[in-house]
Amino acid sequence: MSSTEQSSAPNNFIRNRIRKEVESGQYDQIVTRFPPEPNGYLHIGHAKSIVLNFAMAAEFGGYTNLRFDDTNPAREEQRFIDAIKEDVSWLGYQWKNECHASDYFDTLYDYALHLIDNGLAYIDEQDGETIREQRGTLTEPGTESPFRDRPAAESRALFERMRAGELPDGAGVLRAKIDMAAPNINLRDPVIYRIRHQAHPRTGTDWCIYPSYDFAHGQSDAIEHITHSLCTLEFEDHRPLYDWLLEHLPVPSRPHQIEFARLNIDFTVLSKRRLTRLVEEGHVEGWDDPRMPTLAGIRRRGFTPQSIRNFCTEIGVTKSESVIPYSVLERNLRDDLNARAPRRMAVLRPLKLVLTNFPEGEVEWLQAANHPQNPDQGTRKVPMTREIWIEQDDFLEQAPRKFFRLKPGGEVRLRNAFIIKCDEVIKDAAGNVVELHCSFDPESRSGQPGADRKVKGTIHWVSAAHAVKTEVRLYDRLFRVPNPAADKNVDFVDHINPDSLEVLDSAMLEPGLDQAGHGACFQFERLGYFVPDPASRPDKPVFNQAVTLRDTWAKLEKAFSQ
RNA sequence: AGGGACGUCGCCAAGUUGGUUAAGGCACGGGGUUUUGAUCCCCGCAUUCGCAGGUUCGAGUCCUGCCGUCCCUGCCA
Repeated sequence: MSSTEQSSAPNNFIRNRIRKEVESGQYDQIVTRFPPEPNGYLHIGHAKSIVLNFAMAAEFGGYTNLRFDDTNPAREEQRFIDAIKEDVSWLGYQWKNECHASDYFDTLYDYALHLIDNGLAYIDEQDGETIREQRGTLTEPGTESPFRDRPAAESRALFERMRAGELPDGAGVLRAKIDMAAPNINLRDPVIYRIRHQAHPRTGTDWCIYPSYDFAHGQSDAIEHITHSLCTLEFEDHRPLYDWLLEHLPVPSRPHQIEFARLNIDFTVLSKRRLTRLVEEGHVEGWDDPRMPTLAGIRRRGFTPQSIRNFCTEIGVTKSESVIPYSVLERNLRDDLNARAPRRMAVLRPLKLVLTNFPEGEVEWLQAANHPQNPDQGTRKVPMTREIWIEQDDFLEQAPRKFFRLKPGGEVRLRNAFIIKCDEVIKDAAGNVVELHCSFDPESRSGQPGADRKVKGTIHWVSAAHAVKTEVRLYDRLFRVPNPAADKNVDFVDHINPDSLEVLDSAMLEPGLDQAGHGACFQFERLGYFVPDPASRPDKPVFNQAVTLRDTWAKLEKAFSQ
C-alpha cells in the first residue's frame, strides 16, 4: 500500500506494542494471518481485520498468511473459499501463503494424543446435554465428568477408534482436562475434538473427527510461526485457553493473541449469521447485492478498494466498542472518487426543455472538461440540440427565494454551455409540468466573451436526440434504524427499509456512457458517483449509484421544512 | 451474580515511564473561490478526560470506591 496510507495511520495499542517488541529485539519480523471461516462472504468488518493484519506485517518487515479456519465441515463450502480469496485480492493485499487449518489435521491429531498421553485430555462419553449441565453457570462451578479420571490408555484407545470411524456422531468428545471450577468457563474442560461423519471441502472423507476452533487456532498459528494472532474482543476469554494449549503442546513457536474491537456501522448488520439470513430468505438479491455490507456487495455498488482501506485506517484500532456512522464510509468513497472519477452529464428524472431560439436540426458540439480540477484528464465534446433533457428537480414553478435553479422567467446556466431563460411552462391536462420553453443567450456560450456573466445556478442536461436511455439503480440504507439488531424481541429483518432500492428506467445519459466498461466509475455532475453494473451491456446499460454528492441544498431544504 | 474488558468534544481517536495552555479526522457553525448548491481554501469548535474521594509541588495518566456499557454457560467460529 502507499506510504501515505501508513504514515497517516493513527497510532494504536497493537502497533505500539509490536514496535516496542521489535525495537527490543524480541522479533526479527512480524508474521500475521487473516483467518476467515469459509462459511459466508467477507464484509466490511473483515476489511478492518485484513487491513490491520497486513499493515502490521508490512510495517515491520514480515508477511501475512491467508488461513481458512475450516474445522467445521457442516458449514463450510468451497465457493466461499473462492469468494474470500477474490475479496482479499480485490482489497489490494497479497498473502504469503494460502493455508487451511485442515492442512494441519494430522499434526493436530498428534497434539491431541500428546495431551491424552500426558493426562491432560480425556474422552468423555456423555451426551451433549449432560456435558452442558455439568458445565455449571456463570456463578456456580461445574461438576466433573465421571470419565474425567479414566486411564490415559483408555482415552487413547477410544480416540483412535473415533478417528477410525468406529463411533457414531455424538458418541464421545475429547476434552482438555483443565479446571471445572474455573471462573472462566472456557477452562472448564473444553471440548477440543468431536465426531462428525461429514465430508470436508478439502480433506474429503479422510476424517470423521474434527478439532474445535480453540484446539485448531492457536496450534495453527504456532505451526505457521505467526507472531501476533489478532482477533476480535469476544475471544478475549479464550486467550487463557489459547495459552494453556500452547504451553502444554510441543509446538514449534509461541504466538500471542491480541484482541481488538470489531467494527460496527449504523443502519446495517455485520454478522455472518444475519447476512446469511438476508441472502437465504431473499431479502436481497444475493451476497453481492449492492445494499449488502459485504465486500462483494460494496464492490458492485461502486466502492473502491482504496476508499475502504482509507476508511479502515481512519477509524483506528482500539478495544472500545464503537459504532461508525455509515456516512463515514460514504465520505471516504467520495474523497477517493472526487480526485479521479471522470465527470459526465446524466439526467435521472428527465423533463423536456425546448430551446426556442436554437435552430431546428442543428447539432452544436461543446467542449467539456473531464475533470475541472485535473486538466490532465482532458476534454470531450458533448452535443447540444434544440431539445434537451433536464432534471425534474431543477425546475420549480413556485420557487423559494434561495432556489438557484430554473423557475418561470428565471435564468440558469446549462453546464458546459450557455445561459437560458425560462419563457414558458407547458402543462398537461392534470396540471403537471411536461415541458419548458426557454431561450438561450448566445453570448454566454462557454469560451465566448460573455461567458463570464454570472447567474446563480448551473444545471446539467443531455441532448434529447443523443441521450442514452438507461436503467439507473439508486440505493439507500438497507435498514430504517441505526441498530437493527439492538432489540432481542424484534427480528432484525422487520427493520428492513422497503425503499432501499429505487430503479429508474428512463435516465438519460450523455452519449458514450453506454460504452463504459465494467470497473469504470463516473461522477454524474451534481448527482453523485455511478458505476456500470456487472450485468450492464452496451445495448442495455445499467448503472448503480455508488454514492451521492454532498448535498447542502437538500440539507437546507429539509431544515426549512421543519 | 462469577470471570473478562471498555468508558477522553455530537461520532471516531491520539495522549511516552504523572509535568506547562488535552493531538488529529469527521460532523457542525461562519467566511472566501467556483460554469458541479460538489471540490478547494481560511476561521471557530472539550478550563476538561464516566462519577466521587485520595496520593502528589503537579494526574486524563497512580490509589480507593461507585456508576454505565459490552462479552462469556455451542460437540459454532
